[in-house]
Amino acid sequence: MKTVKEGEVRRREILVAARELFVKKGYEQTSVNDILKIVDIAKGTFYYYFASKEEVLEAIILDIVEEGARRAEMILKDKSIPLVSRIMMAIMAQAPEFEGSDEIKEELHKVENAKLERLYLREMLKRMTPILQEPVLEGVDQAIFQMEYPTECIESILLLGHMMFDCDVFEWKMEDYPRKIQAFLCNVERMLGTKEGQLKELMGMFGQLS
Amino acid sequence: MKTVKEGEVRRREILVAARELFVKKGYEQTSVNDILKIVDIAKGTFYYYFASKEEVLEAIILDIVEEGARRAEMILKDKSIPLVSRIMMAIMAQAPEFEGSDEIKEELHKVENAKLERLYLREMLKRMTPILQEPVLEGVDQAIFQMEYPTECIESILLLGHMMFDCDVFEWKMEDYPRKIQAFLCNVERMLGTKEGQLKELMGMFGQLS
DNA sequence: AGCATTCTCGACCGTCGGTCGATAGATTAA
DNA sequence: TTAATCTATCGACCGACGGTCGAGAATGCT
Repeated sequence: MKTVKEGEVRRREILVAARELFVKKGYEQTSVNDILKIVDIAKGTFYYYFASKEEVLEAIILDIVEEGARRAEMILKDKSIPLVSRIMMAIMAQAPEFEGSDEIKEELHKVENAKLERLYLREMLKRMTPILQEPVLEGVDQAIFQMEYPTECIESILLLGHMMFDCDVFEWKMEDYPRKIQAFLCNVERMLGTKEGQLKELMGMFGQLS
Repeated sequence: MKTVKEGEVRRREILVAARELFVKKGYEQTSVNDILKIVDIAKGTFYYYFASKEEVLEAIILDIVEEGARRAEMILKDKSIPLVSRIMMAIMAQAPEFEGSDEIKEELHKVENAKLERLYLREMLKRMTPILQEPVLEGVDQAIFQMEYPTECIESILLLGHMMFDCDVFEWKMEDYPRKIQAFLCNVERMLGTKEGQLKELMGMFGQLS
């Protein structure tokens, strides 16, 4: 049977179904046929909207990065929170797992998703670095921070945060996390050149992540 | 034609050919048939030695990590070099590109190799963290370094070094590198809690990498 | 109504990773 | 010398995959 829908609608349907599958089963483990079955379309229709399976992945990643960027911008606007904390919260808000259920959280960052991960990281860095530039430079101006290479510092912090908490490159056990988080906060403060210990209060928020 | 060889010899042949192909064309882009053509064996022979294409990848990665670990241990033994420099050099010596030609260098860390990259990173961290533990703790003892979380600090530095110079997640241009390297050295010194500026002399060595 | 455009279909294609039974060559036992 | 055994090799074959394509249905426009 043939059900016709407006282009953009169908496109979104494919994107939604594919995202759920990629996250649940992994990109490589998800076949185009799996997506077709869920959206209930034929192969030709899929390839009418996307040139390849990978193009779908890229579109999804851009969506995820964009959502994270919006959360970050929202957080950074809130001048009632101390600058350091605001910056840390914006970084924490990138973790895509925050939007998903616990099950998704567990499945998302396996080795099988190396490609998704890698593309995500690149796009996230590209999008987030400029967003964090402003508040960090503000901190430098106010002499809260002290650093010679602000851009590179932001990149490193974003990278570290992502690798430590969104991937499982270090195969940490549950009980390791509190210590790892403390160490991360400590390193971030050092890189920013701010006085140490201010971020301890943020532990609770990170705690939910483990 | 059937040419019989001793098991271990054939195994190495496959490993060598596969490694070159994975590095040159990327893991996913290399088919088992490509490997067969080079080693000049039939499919059955390949699967007599390895259970899957991925098992070959894992064996190769363990080799690469082991080679890096040996280089690191060699460097760390040389007490004539200042401790900080020795540690940095051991980390730099991990970059697998150092063993290959310039061509290989360019091809190695593309998105297509996300899986290789990811597995490498995990194994490298597992192998290198204990190796660096000793000299870093020595530095802490001698009050050259000052840090609360030595293990985590090493992990972070290894991670940063790898991501910044072995991958191309940041799409840096050639001319960006000197600055990025300076920034990296600066961040490393801060994380180690050592006095800044000691590592500037190492720039030349990093220079070759760009 | 006629026509063009947009959207959908599914049969088909080449390639891939992986399987398996047959068998050749080397090794051992008689 | 021969028979039995073991190890290494072969390549036809398999199902699944990502992707192509021409036919045609639904829709919108004149």
